[in-house]
Amino acid sequence: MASCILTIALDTPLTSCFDYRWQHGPEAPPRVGQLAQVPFGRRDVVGLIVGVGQHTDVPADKLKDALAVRGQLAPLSPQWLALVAFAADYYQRPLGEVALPGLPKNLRVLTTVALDRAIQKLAKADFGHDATPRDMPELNPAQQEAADAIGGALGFTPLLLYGVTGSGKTEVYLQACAQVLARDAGAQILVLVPEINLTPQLEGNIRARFPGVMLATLHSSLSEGERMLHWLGAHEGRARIILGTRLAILASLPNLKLIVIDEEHDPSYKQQEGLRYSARDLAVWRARQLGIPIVLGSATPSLESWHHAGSGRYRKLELRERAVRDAVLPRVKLLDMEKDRPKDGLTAALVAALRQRLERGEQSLLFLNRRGYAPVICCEACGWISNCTRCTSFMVLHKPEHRLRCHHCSLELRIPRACPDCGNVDLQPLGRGTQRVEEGLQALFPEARILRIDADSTRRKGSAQEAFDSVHRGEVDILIGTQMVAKGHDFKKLTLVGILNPDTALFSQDYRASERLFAQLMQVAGRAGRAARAEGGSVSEVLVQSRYVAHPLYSAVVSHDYDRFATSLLEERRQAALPPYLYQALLRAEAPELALAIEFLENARDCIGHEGITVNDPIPMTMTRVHNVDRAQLLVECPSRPALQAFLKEWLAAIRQMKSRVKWSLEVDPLDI
DNA sequence: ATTGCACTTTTA
DNA sequence: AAAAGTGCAATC
Repeated sequence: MASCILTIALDTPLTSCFDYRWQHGPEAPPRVGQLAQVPFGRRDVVGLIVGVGQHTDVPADKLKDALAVRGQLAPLSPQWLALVAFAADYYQRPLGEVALPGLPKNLRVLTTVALDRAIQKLAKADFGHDATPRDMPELNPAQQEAADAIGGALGFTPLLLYGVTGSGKTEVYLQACAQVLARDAGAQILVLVPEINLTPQLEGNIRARFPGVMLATLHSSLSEGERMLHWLGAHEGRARIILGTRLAILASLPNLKLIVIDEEHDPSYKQQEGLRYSARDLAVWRARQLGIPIVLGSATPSLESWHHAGSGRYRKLELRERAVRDAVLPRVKLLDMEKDRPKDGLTAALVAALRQRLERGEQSLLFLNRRGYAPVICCEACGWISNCTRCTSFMVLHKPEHRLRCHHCSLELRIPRACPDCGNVDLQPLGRGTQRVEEGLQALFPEARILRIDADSTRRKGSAQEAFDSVHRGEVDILIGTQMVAKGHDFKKLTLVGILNPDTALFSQDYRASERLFAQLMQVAGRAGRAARAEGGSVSEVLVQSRYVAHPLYSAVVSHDYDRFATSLLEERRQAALPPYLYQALLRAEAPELALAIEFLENARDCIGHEGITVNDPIPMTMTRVHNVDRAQLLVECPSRPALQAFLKEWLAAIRQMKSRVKWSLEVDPLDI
């Protein structure tokens, strides 16, 4: 009997790994990267073997035997282990807390039936061997140049594919994929999209183009069985194209040769809870580690990527024209709400444009990023307003449901008949959400077929798809929606986009708000005029209602000039010493009382010295209270990423030493401050 | 995180 | 006096 010591990473908040003894016969000892079942405390758990050796500092009376090794599964590669080790280190989390949640749940349970079943199923699956791609459309010269640049790139090559919506970025990805797959019989390609449900066409496109190739999807709405199967397909190298959301960046991809990130600026690449990683940043790291090309595609690149393209770190590929022949960029016009006072939220000019589309039998889309009927109701007699009792926010009026609803803690109340403070029965809705606009439109155009799409109208599973389908079938004249309608869908008969109330983002405290607003406006505007202009049909129009028509952001939107806008934003960021010229981390604390959270952050601030690092004062979060918990945060800044990293490591060790009972978390590279 | 253990406070 | 709540230490 031989024995060895296994060092195992477990999914716990503890920073260290744990050693176990493994007794074995003549067969080889387990290998790093395999999964092992071990006793931990009074339960059994599955962990990741990160070391195999002969020695341990753990006293013999504490050392336990590992129970089993998952021998059916090929070990995770050193490259994958390096990826999770990097992510754990960079985001200041224990290795096990990064590595294990990155694996399918069925690999982390004590039974192996699901794993064995998936292995069998995959062995039987046949994807054919006809890897000849089908129906590759002719590319325009700019597309061809981009596809060749990606397909022909050698070594680590980050490429920023900058092209307006409708310029045919997807076709460039597909043909670059075809080149890579043709060159390397075993190559794997990872394609990341912001939300898989918004791009159902992409999956279909890929399947149709590459009929002999196994495509695996990885996203949060897969069942555990599917997730296991698809993950395993990727891990065994059989899946050649892996299409997924941010969580797919942690997939095991032993033969990865190309990464594509579509809509790279999209905030959903940032995980907003647990391990708050940026899938885009990890993807770039992964590409560098493997020495492969990575494509970041967007019509409105993030300023981080724009900055890198400007400095030459990323190569910029530009698509200037819409790919569909005769499709032209929509004409963007500003409607001055100071001059043309809106009635029911709609200016006379917008109403006229809607009427014109109705007469021509064309579709219109109204975009308002605020669901519900009215964001707040108030009593005109005493000034009472519908505050949430658990949050620093308003209860939103939802008229069809006859409810007041808090969008932050989901508290629901019946609409009060009278003011709870003074008894006045005249409670007024203030402001306007999608429901109220829908109501106003119905009154204005009683004959029109109007459809509202927002989180409330699509609560049933599948109902969003149904709604979009009916728009595609031409059963809707006017579509009103929140950001749900902004992404992904090509509406072929749509010739008018109205944007109702974008101004709030202009003067936001959050310096990223304008960057996001621009991206969002371009994205919604891109819904119009995606098909070729019909004979005699109208040029698509985008009408933006604003009270600040002179704002430079809007001039840039009108001239479709992201170049100049992004470059000037970047210059502002440089002068104000903001990201990407500065690196940030955010320490958050939550407690039943604000003072406790602040006190914790003050102690944290003072618990070690911080030369060369800006450690700001703790401040309550903008939305201080959510679900009866008060939240505060402390911003740490440094122009040097390594210096910030080194500081954070020491700092977190000191904070853990404080043993405070306050709940806290650290976010590296926060998006929302 | 999760669990056990010692110790306090609540409660029937 | 059992049950429920609280603080603290340990997990190979």
